[in-house]
Order: sequence, then structure tokens, then C-alpha cells
Amino acid sequence: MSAPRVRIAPSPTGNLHVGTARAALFNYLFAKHYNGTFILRIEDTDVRRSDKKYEQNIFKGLRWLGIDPDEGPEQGGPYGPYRQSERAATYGKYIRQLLEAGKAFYCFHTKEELESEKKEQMQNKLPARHVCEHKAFSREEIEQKKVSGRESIIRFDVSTYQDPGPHNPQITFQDIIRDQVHFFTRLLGDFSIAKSLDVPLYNFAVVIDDYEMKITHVIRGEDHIPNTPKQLLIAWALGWTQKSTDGVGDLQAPWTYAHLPLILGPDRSKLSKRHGATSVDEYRSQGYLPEALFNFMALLGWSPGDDREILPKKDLIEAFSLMHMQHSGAIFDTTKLDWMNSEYIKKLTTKQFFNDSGGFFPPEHTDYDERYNLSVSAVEQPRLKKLSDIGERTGYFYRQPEYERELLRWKNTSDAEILNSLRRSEDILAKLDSSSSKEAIEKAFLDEIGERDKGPLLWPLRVALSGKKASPGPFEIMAILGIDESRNRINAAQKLI
RNA sequence: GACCCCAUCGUCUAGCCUGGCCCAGGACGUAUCCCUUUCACGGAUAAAACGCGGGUUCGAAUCCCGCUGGGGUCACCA
Repeated sequence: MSAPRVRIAPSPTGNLHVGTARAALFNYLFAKHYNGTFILRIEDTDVRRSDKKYEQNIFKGLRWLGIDPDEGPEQGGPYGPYRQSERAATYGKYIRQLLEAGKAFYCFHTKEELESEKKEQMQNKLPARHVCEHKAFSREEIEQKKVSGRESIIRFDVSTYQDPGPHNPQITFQDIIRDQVHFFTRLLGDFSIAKSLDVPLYNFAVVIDDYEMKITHVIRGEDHIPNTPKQLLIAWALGWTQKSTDGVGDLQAPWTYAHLPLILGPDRSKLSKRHGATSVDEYRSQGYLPEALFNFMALLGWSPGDDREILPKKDLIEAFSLMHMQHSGAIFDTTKLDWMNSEYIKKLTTKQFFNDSGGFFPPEHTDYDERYNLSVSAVEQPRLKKLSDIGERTGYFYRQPEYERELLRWKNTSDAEILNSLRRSEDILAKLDSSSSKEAIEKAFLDEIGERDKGPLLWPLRVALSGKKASPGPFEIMAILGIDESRNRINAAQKLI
């Protein structure tokens, strides 16, 4: 395939959504696999709902995930500008062209009129569509209404569409994932394309931009399937079509479509705010690694065709193909994400791990030197699902633990036995060098105690050190804490009994 | 309501195009066991799915039709 040009076109009306990120990911993978170009276009024609801060959030989120656009508002490119708000002149040119050709017209119906028309149609089990009689207005009538202050909108005149092919009553397009999709033309109304000459509406602006930016493949969510016939009609009205490849004579889309299955919430409806975290930002602040999210999202609706699951970006690019796409929606299952995240956490070096998770450590960690923090990192790294869990798990490394005295009791041992076991541990430690290694400490204990003593001795010891029901082993903890601090804690435990 | 899309374990999926190798494979999760002072890691085992009904065929998870179910879209949002 010659180098494809693909794009994602988010509107900056909210933080980067995981659904948008996944669409970006598939576009990116597709582009990189075929040595193509991945473009970011900001769809901010609705100035009221758009906000620069969301635009920034989208840039940042994409960068964090490692999905870098080749062309976009930040990096520029030969077909810019890449913000729709800066492309008004281009849209105006084409709207005027359609108006002059009689393929678009001004409609003066009020929202209320439109609303009640639609309601009535639905009640009568008719498809909801607005076939507008205002297309018959003369130039003078239009001017007159405008002068008198009547609100208007520009609509596409669907009746101008004549498909010369044998599929005449239908609009048909080829989809890489879904094969052919058909729509009956008579079900479409005169849909809106612009508020005015310089304020285009979504369905119009996408077509113009995809054409002007020389997009070859439109890869987007399947929620866009119902928009596709409208967009095709606009493209054809402007004369943008490909010659039929199968010889049937129908009009072809100027680019190839691929409609991705949706990403769903646990109740199988489109993932939305009410399902919990939906923005990439939230996942980052919860301590997910970008590589893990990237890998996880790629496996939602796609698989390499073999049993591999842990696939870094490089492998994903190499294996990617739209032919292997699933056709049905996929639930965003955070349980599996957790697992994948832990796999990626384990692959980090201790140093990388601490760099990434440092922000989640207990605040006191800054009072300790790097060597100490790295030791704590090393012991927790393989136990974590999320970086953000590190804080609550490592508090005892940075301050004296507080706990219930009963926690010190191993099974049904008596107070005297607990006290005795704590003293024994202390005695063993007393013989050790103050900076003994984990191995040295472990050997000292194992030499001293028998197999039967392990539980009764090690359990109270570990609790005395960590104050926790569950923690890493006592030898590991002592090696980090140091012999002196360990003895302090054992003493403190004895006073509790 | 109209239109469109979809349908393999609880979840993500392989297999479907090119019917037999599939009494359906992998992974997450779950359960049990091993390792083990606890937690985690690691190892092992188990339960768990072709929505239903027709048809085509010697043979269907795979092809066709219908049903059912789920989802999406119907804005002067994108």
C-alpha cells in the first residue's frame, strides 16, 4: 500500500477520553505499520463548547501515551492550519459553491418547528427527517427574510443526489472492517451543513478537511456509521469521488473507511462518565503506565492473531492490521488493565520505577537518601498493580508503625510466648553488624531457629517491623531499615505486650 | 419509533473469509494445590463459551435465512 494518511479529529470539549485515545492508537498503529502519516486535527468549530485547556489536555495525553502526530496544531505540516476554527475561509468557499450550484440552501425554520416535526414523525413510526420546502425560495425572498432578522441555517439539498449506479436508491460504501454498508437515500432529510458561510457544522467540516488534508483512510468509531452517508453526499456534490473499482458504476468514497467497534462500560453501553474514569488523565493519576494503557487499549477489539498479549509499541506496529479487527464492542475491563500494568511495572528498572512512582511515595521519603528509597522501591515493585498503591504500602519505612497489639499474636500463642519470641529476635540481631545484608540477616536467623519456630518467631517480628498484616518478609525489611532501627521497633513491640 | 451495526467462557480474545485438524485454544479474573511466617512473585490443576430455530452439506462455531438479544445514531454537538 502506498503511504496512507490518517487522522484523529477530537473536539476540545473535554479531557482526552479513552475512546478517543484508542481511536488515535489504531490510526497511529495503522499509519506506522505502513510508513504513513498520522495527523491530529482539532475540531473546534463550536466555539462555545471548545476550550484551549482541553486542547492542551489532548496534546499532553497523546504525548504521554507515545502517540505523536506527524502533523497537527503543534507540529504544523503542509496542509494546515490544523484547527477548524482557523479554516473558516476554506469552508466558506465550498459552502458558497454548493449554494450557487443549488445543492445547498437557506432554511428559516425555527428549532421549535423542527422539534415538533420530528416528534410527530416518530409518533407516526416514520423516520425522523426534515425535507425542507425553503429550498424553493428565490434569491429575493431569502434576502428579504435575512434583512428582517430571521434566523437561518444552511442545509444540503438531498434531492439533488442522483446515484448513476445500479444501487440507485441506496448509498453504499466499502468498510475495511464491515465490508459493504448500505443506506436508503430516501430516509435522509435535508441535513444541516453550516450555521452560516463561516461557521460550518461537523458533517460538512470533516469532509472538507479530510479532502483538503489528503486523508486516505478514515478510521473512527462505529458511532459514526450513521453520519457516513451524509458525508459521502457532500463529497460527491463537490465532485470528490473515486472511480469505481468493481465496475458497477456507483459513486465511490474519496477515501477508505474503517469503523472501529466501540469501547464499552461494564453494562455494555458506550463508555461514559457514569462508568467511572473515562479520561486518560485519570488513569495516569491512578498510577497506570502509558505503555500498559497503550498495550491494553490495542487489545480491545484487536489481536495479533496469536497468543501474545504483552506487546510493546514496536511489536504492535509490526503486527497491526485492520483485517484482524473484532466487529463487536469491547468492555473496558480495568481488572485486566491492572494485570497488564503490573506486568509493565515489573519490566522497569528499579531506578525507572522510582522515577515514575516517586510522586506516590509517602511525603517523608524526601528526608531519606536515594539509596534508601531505591531499596524500598525494589521490594515493592513486583507487588504493585498501580503506582499509586505505593504510598499506603510503604509508610512504615519512613515512620514508626502504629498497630493493634493483637496483631503481634501468631495463631494462639500466649503473651509470654510473643514476648519471648521478640526477645529471641532481638538477641539474634544483637550479634549482627549494624549494616548487615539481607542474606546475612537471614542466615543468622535460620541458623538459630528450627523449622517449627518459623511462624511463632517470624510473624511477631514482621509485625513489629511493619505494623502490617501483610508485608514483604522480615529479612528484607530489616535489611532496609537497618539493625538499629529494627531493634528499636522490636523494643517498642515488647512494650505493647 | 425509524435506520444502521453486532453476537465464541464473567471479561479480552483465537478459530469464521478458504466447512472436517475444535466434544473449541490462550489470557485476565475466580477456585484448589505447591512454594511460603504474612502478602506478593513463581509453578500446577480445575470450573467456565460457539444465543435460539431452520436450511445447505457426508460433515457447520465456521456458509445462508429467520428469530431473539445487545448496542449505536437520529442537534443550528462533534
